[in-house]
Amino acid sequence: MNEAYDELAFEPHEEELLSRVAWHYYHDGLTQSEIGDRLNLSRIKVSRMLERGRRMGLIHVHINSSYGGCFALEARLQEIYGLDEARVIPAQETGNINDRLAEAASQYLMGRLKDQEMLAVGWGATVMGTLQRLARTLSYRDISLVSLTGGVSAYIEGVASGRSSQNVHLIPAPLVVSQESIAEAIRAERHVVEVMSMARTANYALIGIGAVADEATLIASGYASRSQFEIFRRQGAVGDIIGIFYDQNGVPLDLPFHKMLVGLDFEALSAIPQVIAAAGGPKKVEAIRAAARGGRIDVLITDEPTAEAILEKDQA
Amino acid sequence: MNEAYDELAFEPHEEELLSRVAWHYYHDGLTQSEIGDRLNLSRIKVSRMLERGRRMGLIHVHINSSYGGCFALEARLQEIYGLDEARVIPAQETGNINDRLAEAASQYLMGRLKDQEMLAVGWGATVMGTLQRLARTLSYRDISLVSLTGGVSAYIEGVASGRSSQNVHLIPAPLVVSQESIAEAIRAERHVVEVMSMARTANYALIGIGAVADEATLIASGYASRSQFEIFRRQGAVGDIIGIFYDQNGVPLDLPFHKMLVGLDFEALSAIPQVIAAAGGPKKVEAIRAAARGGRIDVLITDEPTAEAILEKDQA
DNA sequence: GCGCATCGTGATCATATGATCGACGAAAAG
DNA sequence: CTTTTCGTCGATCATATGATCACGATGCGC
Repeated sequence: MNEAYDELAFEPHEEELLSRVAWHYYHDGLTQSEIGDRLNLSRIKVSRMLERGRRMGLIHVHINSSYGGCFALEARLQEIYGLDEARVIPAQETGNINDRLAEAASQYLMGRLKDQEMLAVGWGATVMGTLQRLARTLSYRDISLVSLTGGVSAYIEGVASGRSSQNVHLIPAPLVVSQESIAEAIRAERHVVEVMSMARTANYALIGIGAVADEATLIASGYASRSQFEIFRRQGAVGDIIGIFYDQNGVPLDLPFHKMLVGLDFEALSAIPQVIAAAGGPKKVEAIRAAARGGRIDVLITDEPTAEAILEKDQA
Repeated sequence: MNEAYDELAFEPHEEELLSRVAWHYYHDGLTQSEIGDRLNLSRIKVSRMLERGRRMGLIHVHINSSYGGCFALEARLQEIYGLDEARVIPAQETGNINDRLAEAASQYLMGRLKDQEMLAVGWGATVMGTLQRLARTLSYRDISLVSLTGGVSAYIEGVASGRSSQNVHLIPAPLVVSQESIAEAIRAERHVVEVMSMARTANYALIGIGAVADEATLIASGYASRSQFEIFRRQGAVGDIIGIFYDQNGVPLDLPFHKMLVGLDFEALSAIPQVIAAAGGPKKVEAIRAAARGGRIDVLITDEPTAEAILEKDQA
């Protein structure tokens, strides 16, 4: 009982003294020695009072920024899913969420990428936005780009424009073809084999996460149909990464669709040291959560409401 | 313009970084070096970011206590009125305000009084309460008590009971007598002269502040009448200290009543190194403010609403 | 009453922090 | 294009802080 009391409350006079010490320290900016002199306490006692005040919540530090609430979410995401790193950007009404995720992802990568490293990239709107923002940094730091799948030519070309394209390596094929046999043939092409084996040596992979929803970029760009998506969903698909659909535990499904893809598989992706996913939005909550649970990604960049929704599901 | 910008806002990315640094520092308890390692910043830069965040209000420290708001009032009281010290106790519905002031005053004095010093005491309910609480400390530390006026016997006796009374020196007379000639005669008494000159040597004086209101203790104890108070008020009196009434600037009035007092005058009171006043309540706002403005007191102990009211009047 | 455990205290020392300085680089002025 | 000025950066050093230790007081059980 005595311990509990000590942990939860102060004697009334002690609270006054503690508050006064904290006020001088944090508000007036006095040193602990100065406070001690003024209040007739030893410096060490002032130090201990401050520590006690902090531990007991009497002293509360508020970070007056929209980012404030995000860092707690990041810490929980990292802990629960064993991520190397999580980045959560604050909720905000204005502005396209993909743009803001792309901004965050590019800033993360700018801080990570060292000269002459290699970045493998997946597929999706957020990935494209990120690369656009990174363009200058990439050329300046002599970073190589390599694609993880087919179908990325269109936007990577734009990014690579204006600099020597010698260190941009694309899989010269669509993301999906119409028959398994064609996919096999393409994957056997010497140039394709070369790019894919180069992708396996990348230091980082930047990927998007797709939801199994009608708004998916895969459908919008004609690589898949709504009816296919409906079938995937019935088979337990909750999301896709580089065209590979997985269930709620992040385990890839056995779908005919996968056989028609031109790109790396999950095993090869996991072999890349750091897989960075940038994705957010209400439709993608389950897809992101499953990818994280399955250990498909090492770094997650998402937004605050999405992070909250993801964690809420794992509370129970 | 550039300066103004720097002072008021961050670049968006800088705010994120700054928030992150602050979060690690204050929330996670990491050292500046650890944060620097983690975010690829030099330690010194982390230090500067934190300082910047503090200066710009991004980092806000809240003291989660009812005392929180009081210290700002104390600082302003000290500054505006040139007090050595101000103590403001938090607003609270429960409990008698005089008791709480007496508690605060006794704690203040316990911290100040050194062994074998001498405390001169004035007149009033708060002073009495303070002395009761101090009784044990006084005898333990061999503190001498001396009265500033007559009329204190009743309650000082109680305080002094149980210990040798040799270092309690009272003016053996009422506070007020009925005629000027009698007052003069008493003041000329050898014993009275001795006690009064001893009072002048005290290290501290503890006094109350009276309002010019019908509830005043002076009226309740029969030393003055309501009609007298009405006259004092018409002459500009806003309060009294040890029976001496003063105007809104703290300047003593020239009243016949003062000639019938047995006790020290303002000049003698001011000569005491530290005059400590404990007083509070809505009726006393003007009395306290005038005393402070006139430099009648060195230390003020009051309550939060009273302090706010006093300062509000001096805002304009 | 006498150890024994526990807590609070201050002394001492290692570490964390922030002040100062000179150097560098970018932007503005010539 | 050169020069100047300003601001930023990190190195160095003085100071502030907190970890550890040993002591003395207090309370508890034997």
